[in-house]
Amino acid sequence: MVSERGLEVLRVIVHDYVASREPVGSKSIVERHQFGVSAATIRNDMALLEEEELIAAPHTSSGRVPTDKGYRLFVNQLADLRPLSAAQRQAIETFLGDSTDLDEVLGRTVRLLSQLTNQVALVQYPTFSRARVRHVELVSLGDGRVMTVLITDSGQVEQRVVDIRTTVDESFLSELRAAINAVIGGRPLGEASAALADLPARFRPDLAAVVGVVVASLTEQIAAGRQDRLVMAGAANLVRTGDDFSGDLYPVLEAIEEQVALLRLFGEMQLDAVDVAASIGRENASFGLSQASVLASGYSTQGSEVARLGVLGPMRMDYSTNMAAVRAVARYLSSLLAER
Amino acid sequence: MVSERGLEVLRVIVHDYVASREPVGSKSIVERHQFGVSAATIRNDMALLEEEELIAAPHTSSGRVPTDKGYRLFVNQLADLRPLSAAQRQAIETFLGDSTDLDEVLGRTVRLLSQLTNQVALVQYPTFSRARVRHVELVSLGDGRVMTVLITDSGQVEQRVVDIRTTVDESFLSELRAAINAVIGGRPLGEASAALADLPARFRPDLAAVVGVVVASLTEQIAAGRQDRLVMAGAANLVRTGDDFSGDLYPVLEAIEEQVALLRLFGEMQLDAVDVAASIGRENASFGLSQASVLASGYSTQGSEVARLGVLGPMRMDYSTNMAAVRAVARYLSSLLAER
DNA sequence: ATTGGCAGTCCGGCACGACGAGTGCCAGGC
DNA sequence: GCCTGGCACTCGTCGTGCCGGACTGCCAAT
Repeated sequence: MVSERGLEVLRVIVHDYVASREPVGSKSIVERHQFGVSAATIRNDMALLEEEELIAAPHTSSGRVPTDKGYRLFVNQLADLRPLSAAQRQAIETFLGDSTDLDEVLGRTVRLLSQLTNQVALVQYPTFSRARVRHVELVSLGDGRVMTVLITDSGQVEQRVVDIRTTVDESFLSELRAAINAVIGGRPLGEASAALADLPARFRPDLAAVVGVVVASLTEQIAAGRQDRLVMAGAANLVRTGDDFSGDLYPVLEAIEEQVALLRLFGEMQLDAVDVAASIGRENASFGLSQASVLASGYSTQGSEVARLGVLGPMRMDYSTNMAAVRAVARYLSSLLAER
Repeated sequence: MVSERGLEVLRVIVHDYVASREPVGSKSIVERHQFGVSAATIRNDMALLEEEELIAAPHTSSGRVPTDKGYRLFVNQLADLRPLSAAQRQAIETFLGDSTDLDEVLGRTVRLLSQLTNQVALVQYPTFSRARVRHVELVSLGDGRVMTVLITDSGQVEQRVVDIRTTVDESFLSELRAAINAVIGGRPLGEASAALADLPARFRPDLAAVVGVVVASLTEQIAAGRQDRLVMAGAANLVRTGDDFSGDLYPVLEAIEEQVALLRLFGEMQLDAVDVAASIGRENASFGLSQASVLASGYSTQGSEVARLGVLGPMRMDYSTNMAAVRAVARYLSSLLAER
């Protein structure tokens, strides 16, 4: 069983190792922190910690380094996050100040988060499926081609060009536009496809084919829009972190570019909109990120729906500060999106 | 003056160094290539090459390595690019097969190019300013807010939400839409802003303010749209290339993320739509990329306008193959975009 | 102009030893 | 029962010296 002081020792080991990047020994602990006991006593505690696999020695008789499990316990113990500095709060305000476009807001958010934490920042686009259709627009492009634009109440816009192979007049387009909006306007995307299914049958046979093509395109568009997307910033920070990724940051860069793995990871982390969750080291093994840690939190757009944002970095990172930054940015983003 | 054989020697030095990543010496040259002369002769040629600063020795009495100048001469000599393999041509066809959306096409293109070359691939969005306005759409979102959608003939779509603070009815919106399209429909973006300027004055005074807000938003949108954008893929290849960036690939990753530097670089490279240009090593110094080389070519969208695409990698790359890949992809992309 | 030979230079790897940091353990003190 | 000081031991690191290998540069001969 690990004693109370043992936990304190773990805490300072994590802290010092994060700061110095070097294995920390019993002697340096007693001289850098007031423990009121001797180095030998600390050594005993460290022996226990090692037994519990919370810390490990890179080689016999050298300082100790936290294991994934150690970081995990450290993070769990982390009751109150270090609040941000005034300058940082300021930065959030000015950086996200006023923006209208969703793309713009998320783009700024991800850059901000990356700057605050000096890590790779990730922001997921609001998941589409719970959003509602606000409007569907049809625009004739000439040459028998029509552009369909799908606008949701979360402010997202998806457009697509569909080839209908015949020319249609503007009045038919208006009619079709009205019909489509009547059927799916205001409905959640999840239900929209089904609702569209019987639309072609309501038109004259010679037009049904065209309607069918447009509906098929919209259906596809809805499905495609539901695929989650991710914006990312700060990849350069990965290499700046020194040799934390022990030479093979290839899988990390790959995962970032793939996005799929990261989205799955975001999905599997248990998140509500208030807390910041962490996934540490081997907990990410199935995503090829067993050297990395991911901190994430949810943020809410207008409705109750929740998307995610967070940072990715080496296990050896400043969890306290970074989790505080993630939380602050998530909250600010939520409030910003709520008032739109 | 460098002899004919001297140039040949430079060629094999570049080739062997690219392949083996090791400085190449006179002895290994004569045994790997049929020169019909002895190593000592090659050494004399190499001394000349070194005098011209086309090659350099990392340390006294070791093999030679091409300098930027050497690569440059090598590339200039490169008359005929190595044609792509059948498999590669196949890959281009299937990868870019059928796609409608511009985003989709460029996304696939950049991934393809990255795979073909094993380098970081970059594709610039078609520059907007020469594109023409195809259609402007106004969509009421309720709550006194209107979404403006700008569609160009290059297939790009930019949307933006504008807060008009009053409720307007659909008929006014139709009227405004018609007026806007009448004024700027079919005109190049460069002229559109000016053409819009006197639009508010043509409406009833109580509506002019609203028109003014919408027009201002559109003007901004046009300006924002003209900012060039870049899509990128294959950043993971940077680290895979070994230690070519001698530990400091931070500036490279940074430049990739910033985009601005790369766009400037693309802009400064002299490109027409047929040839592939190269910018090597210190030629990129002002962009923080003095360790890297960039290969780029132009591609054309419908009109005559030209955007750019290319790859970025270490100086030590296979110029012949990669330039062929860039050229092939640029050509295929041009033809694909022409037939839309 | 080309060649073979030879001396000189430098890198990389390896073994060796000194040093220092840190541990584990034990006997003794509170 | 917990803490402490001391001591032996283990390793990693760093500097040194040494050797082999791979080149080059130069020169005299062809």
